[in-house]
Amino acid sequence: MSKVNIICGDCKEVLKNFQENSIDLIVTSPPYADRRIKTYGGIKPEDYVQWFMPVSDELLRVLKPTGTFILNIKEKAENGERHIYVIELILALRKQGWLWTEEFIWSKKNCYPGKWPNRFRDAWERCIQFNKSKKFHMYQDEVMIPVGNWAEGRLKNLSGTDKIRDNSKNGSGFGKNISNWLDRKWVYPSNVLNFATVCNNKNHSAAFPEELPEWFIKLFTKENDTVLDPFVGSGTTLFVAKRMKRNSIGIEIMPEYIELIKNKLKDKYKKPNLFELAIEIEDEIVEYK
Amino acid sequence: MSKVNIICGDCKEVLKNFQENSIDLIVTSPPYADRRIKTYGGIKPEDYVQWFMPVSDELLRVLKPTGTFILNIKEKAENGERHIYVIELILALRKQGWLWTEEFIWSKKNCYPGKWPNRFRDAWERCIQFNKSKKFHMYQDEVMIPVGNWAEGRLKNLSGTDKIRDNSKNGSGFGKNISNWLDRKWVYPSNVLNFATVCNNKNHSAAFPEELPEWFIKLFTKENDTVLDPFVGSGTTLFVAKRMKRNSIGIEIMPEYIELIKNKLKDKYKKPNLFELAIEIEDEIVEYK
DNA sequence: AGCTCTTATGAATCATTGA
DNA sequence: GTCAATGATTCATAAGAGC
Repeated sequence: MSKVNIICGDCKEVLKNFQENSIDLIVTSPPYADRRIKTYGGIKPEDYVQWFMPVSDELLRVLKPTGTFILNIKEKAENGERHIYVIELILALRKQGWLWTEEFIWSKKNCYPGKWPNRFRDAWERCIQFNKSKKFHMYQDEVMIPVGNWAEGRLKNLSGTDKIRDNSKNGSGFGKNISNWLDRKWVYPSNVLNFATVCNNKNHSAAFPEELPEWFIKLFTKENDTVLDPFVGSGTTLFVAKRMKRNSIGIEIMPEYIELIKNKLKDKYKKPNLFELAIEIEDEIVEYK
Repeated sequence: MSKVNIICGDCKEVLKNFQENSIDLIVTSPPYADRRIKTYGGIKPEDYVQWFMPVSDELLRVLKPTGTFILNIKEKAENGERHIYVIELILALRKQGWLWTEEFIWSKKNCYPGKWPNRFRDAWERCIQFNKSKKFHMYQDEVMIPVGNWAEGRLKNLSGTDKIRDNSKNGSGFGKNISNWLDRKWVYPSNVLNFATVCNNKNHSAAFPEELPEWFIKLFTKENDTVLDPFVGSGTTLFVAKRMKRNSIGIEIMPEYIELIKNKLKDKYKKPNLFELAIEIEDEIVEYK
């Protein structure tokens, strides 16, 4: 049975007690600069990289060499300009030893239109992929999508050039063999993710939709692997991981959030007519100075 | 009558002859690092920022204080990692005096195919907005979209397999608040642009589709304003600007492209039964050492 | 003309095989 | 050894062919 571990504390301290090379996937949405001021005291944009480095240093230590770190973040706009702390963070993480493998775009589909005098509604966030080594696990078949409608018409009749590898005439090096596509039902997705935003903010600040951690958990882990969210907030990553039979660890500095997560887990996994839980929840409070 | 000015030469030299504060919009897609090797010699990723700085220095000079600079670019992936020259370029441009106002995402419906052990297809490019001052012209009403398109744009094409392909909530999340928008005819777009790439089954492919410069020309200029593309390539920016009654200047180092553009313009604006053109084309070749 | 059907095309990246 | 060539993957769009 997969285990859920909830730890109350500051992740850069809590993580020091973790074993190195023990985590398969880190997926998190850290407090953005100047956001969630109440919960993290509001990190100033210019201090953001400095604030994050001790955390990512521990993350680098606890991640398995085959593991992946997904950072969901977006720079704010202030006084007419986009802040640069996110791109500075990418550079700093590389210097720290991380490989910058890819940047996925989370395109938010159902936000309401809106605008300011100098900009439109911000409808996308970065999901930046970092790795410890070039040989990381990626289970691409798990996130395949149905092939597009084009295949139906295109594959009805194959011409001569469709049956062999036909190289592009202009020397771009692009070639294809259309006959490879007969009976193909599933294709791989791209690096743009279309998920709706979660609109019902009840007791917690910014959260990502379940699809977001779900997609990355599918792609980068298998059952009984361990997923870590060092800024777990309202616990989305934990609920998704549990449903997908992955072990999970969530760290959160605010005790109220911890209580919220525990209550939600208990609600969800309570056995009927019993006081026991159909789930194993570890939880601890780590003291730190 | 709007004027089209085509100049053959290296833009960092050509631009020196331009008056300062004379351009309303710069929209361009410079050669990406290691791409277009045949035409531009392929700038090495590690030299890219250095190569670009003298150009952007001139661009900063010729742009009006109320003007905007849109840079369409995407970093390549190599040996498992994304290159950092684009984000280093953003930092360098800021140091040069540019304001980094916004980053639009061009999400490509029909991106280049590809799937590798460590990554999926790259389906997006950056359109980075820089300004000279915080008081730039932005005609937001010009790019409004019908509310139908907005609602349907996010919900249409989602029948059948597309529902799964999109992972869309498909209508949920539109709850009660959608009624606020129903009686409005037009709404503002977001900072995610969905355009298909251009492909001809002939030669001469354009770097970006017409929709891309069209959208930014609408948003940042009015009739008789002047649009500049310092890497004009096959001329897309010029044709769009002409159609939209904006003056335009295109600079291109390759004489073949210049000829191509001139021929296309002549074809398009030839008066029937006359040798005259219904268009004023200036063109010059700027010699430089 | 105008419609439908067919086919070529693309700012790509990585592993493998061959020279 | 290194360096070059090859194969795999995708789908919207436009040109061309056919009627």
